[in-house]
This record gives sequence, structure tokens and C-alpha cells, in this order.
Amino acid sequence: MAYRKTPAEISRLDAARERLIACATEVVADVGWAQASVAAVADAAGIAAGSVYQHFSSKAELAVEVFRRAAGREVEVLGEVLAGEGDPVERLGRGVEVFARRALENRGLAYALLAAPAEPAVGAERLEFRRRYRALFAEVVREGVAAGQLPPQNAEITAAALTGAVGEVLVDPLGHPGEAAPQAAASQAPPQALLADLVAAALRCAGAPTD
Amino acid sequence: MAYRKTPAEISRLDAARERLIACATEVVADVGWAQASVAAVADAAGIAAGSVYQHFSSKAELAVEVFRRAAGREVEVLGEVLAGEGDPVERLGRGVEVFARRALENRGLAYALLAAPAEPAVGAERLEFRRRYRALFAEVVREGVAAGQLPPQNAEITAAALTGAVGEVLVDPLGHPGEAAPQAAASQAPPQALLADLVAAALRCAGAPTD
DNA sequence: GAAAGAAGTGAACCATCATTCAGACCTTCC
DNA sequence: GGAAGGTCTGAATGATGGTTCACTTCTTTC
Repeated sequence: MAYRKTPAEISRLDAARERLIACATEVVADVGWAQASVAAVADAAGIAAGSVYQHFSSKAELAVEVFRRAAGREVEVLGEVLAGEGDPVERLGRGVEVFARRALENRGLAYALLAAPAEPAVGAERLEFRRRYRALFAEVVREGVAAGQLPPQNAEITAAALTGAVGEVLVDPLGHPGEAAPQAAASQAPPQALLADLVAAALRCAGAPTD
Repeated sequence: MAYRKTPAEISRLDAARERLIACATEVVADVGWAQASVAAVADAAGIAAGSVYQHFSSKAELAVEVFRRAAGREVEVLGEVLAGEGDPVERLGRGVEVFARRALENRGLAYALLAAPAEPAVGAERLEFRRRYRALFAEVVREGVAAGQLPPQNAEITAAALTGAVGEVLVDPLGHPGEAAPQAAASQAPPQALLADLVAAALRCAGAPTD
């Protein structure tokens, strides 16, 4: 027994792992899941392909982690906005707007999270996260109905519709699959009109009176 | 010059091609794109793997043809309903209902068309067809607005939202990816409530007054 | 029936990656 | 310093699955 990982060593390894995840996320945002080979990701992180397996037992595991981190942030942000200040309808509108704005500000990643072809493990994760978005939306809708702000409705269905509507509206502006994404994708300001129209459609979908 | 395809021969080849497409469609509906290997498809059609290349120059070409045929039928049906009898709001409601009912009656195929992981060529085709759905919806929405039945709105955005909403609501009931679909999938009656709720959400989304 | 030319076959081929592994190189601890 | 046990490397390995091709079988035409 002449070796025990020292705290410094542990945090070094941890940092390496984090760095790998970060680089993988970037690669995925740039070129999509399909093109994000282990070699490419390792390369981006400046390590050998084999070293990836020091941190993850398979490519799928890494991919899932990348997805979870990124999607998790969005769920968190959306959750905070939806549970924030204001009446349910205001919150719903703000939630949709924030979600869409964030997606448009980071198109490559958003496309990867929402729609880009991916291996089955990531697909399953995507489904799971869509369920979470739906649950968040459903809660606000229920509150709106309870408060009499929204007409009676099946909140789950409305929530699913909202999730799908937001995703669909975003996917087209987000760029098409297969095509190499322009690398500096985080540039253009989100088109104000698109956001406004999307929010309006979302509010109508929940039955909020048209302004 | 001692051979020219006779009409009978030509139609035999044509029938073989059609049969191949039909069998491939079935395989895809059953097991999804990912599992629909050339070998599996050829097997289902009762021909050798190599013979597939008598009809299609690549697997992707066959896959695209399968997608186009199936998705084309849906576009056609939706188009007819949306352009049919009645005022715009009635037609929109009926269109959504018919679309959803058809999807639920043929879940495997619907899932493959709407959401199942697929090769890039099919993904591109999917995008194209979503654009067509959107165009169809947009037209009715515009008519509704023009007729004063619907509030002023960005019809394209609403249409995209409708497309996404319908897709999203359907995808969950349609069964999860990766899982082997039960083969006799065209059985259960479409849940009436789901359809009604979906139609209601869609109409709200376009701004039709809640009943 | 025989020549010419397809269509059909399926085993071999090949490209693509994820994954492994033997060896090189580091860290820890005595 | 050196033994023990890591981490890192990158070429070799292996699985998968689309595609090819030498060969067989069927059709047409004379």
C-alpha cells in the first residue's frame, strides 16, 4: 500500500473530467451528436482517445452526462422563472420567452438538446427532459386554471403542446440538421418579433385572453 | 441486341420495387429506422440483400422513399381536410383530429415519421415535411384571421406551434424510442379524451374562442 | 436451343468507430 | 531511490452493417 490519491490529485482528475465534459459539449454544439466521435471529443480536450475511458465507461455515458448537464441547466432556469414572481399567466409568458431566448443565444447546443439526431441513450434522456419541461408547464397552467385566469383544460396536454410548440418554432431558426453549423453561432441578437409571436401563441394555447 | 425488357417484365420489376418499399415501411414501423438494416428489409421482402441495390443505389435512397411515401399520404390527407367543407376553425379542428387519429391508429409508423432517430437523409426529409404541415396549417389560420374568426397573429408561428404541439402530444402515447414496439400495434381504439383535449389546445393556440 | 443480356444471390469486402491493452510515464509513500 | 500502483497513450482489435462482385439463374430474341 504505497499509493493513495492525494486531494490535489483527486481534484486534478475531477477537473480533467469536467474539462472533458465541457469540451464534449462544445463539440456537440458545433457539429452535432452524429459527428462527435470519441476521437474528435478527445482531440478537442487535448487527450488521447483511450483516456476518455478513464472517466467514462462508454461513449454513451459521456453523451448522457453532456446532455444532462446542458438540459439540466435549462430545466432549472425554466423552473425558476415559472415559479417566480407574478401571476401564472405572466410567469408562463416569461418562461417561454426566457427559454426561447436562451435557445436562440446558443443555437448549436439548443438544437442538439431539442432535435438533433442522437444515439438511443441520449434519445431516452431527451424524452425524460421533455417530460420535465412538461411537468413544469403543467404546474403553471394548473395554477392559472385554479386562479380563474385560464379556462378549464387538460393541463398535461396543454403542457405537452407548449413544449412541442416552443421546440418546433425554435428548431427551424436553429438551423438544419446535417449541415455543418457555422462555428460562431452565438452571435445574432434574437429576433424580437419571433419571440413576441411565440409567446403570444403559447399564451393563446393555454387559453389566456388575447391582449 | 437480343434483349429488351418486355412490358410484363417492366411491371414485374416495378411491382418488386413497390413490394420492397412496402416491406421496408413495415419493418420501419415495427422496429424503427435504426434497426431496419438492409439485411432485415431484404429479408422481409424475401430477396437477397444485394438485390436491394437493383432498385435503389443506397440504403439512404430507399429510406427516403419510404419516408416520402408515408409522410406524403399524411400531408395529402391533412391538406384535403383543411381545404374541405366548413369555416376555417372547424377545418382546423377536424384536421388536427384526423391527423392525430391516424397517427394513433398506426403508431409505429407515426413514431417513425415524427420522431424516431433516423439517418441524416431521413432527418432532412422530416424537416421538409414539417414545413409542409406548417404551410397547410398556416393557410387555414390566415383564412381564419381574414374571416375575423381568429385574432390577428403571425400565422407561420402559429402553424409551427400547431405542428409541434400535435407532434409532441402524440409522441408520448406513440411509444418510447429504443423499445421494441409490439408488432400488432394498430389495435387499440384512439382514446377519445386525448383527441378532444388535443383539438381544444390546438384551437386555443390559434386563438379560437373557448367553447 | 443458343446467344446476349438482365436480374438475383450471398459471401466477401470495406469503412467506420467504439473499445481495449501493453507499454510509457507519473505520484505516492517508505 | 525505489517499489507499488496510478494515469495516459495511441495503435491494434472487433463489431457492425452498408456495399460490391463473381457467379448463377431467368428472359428475350433469333
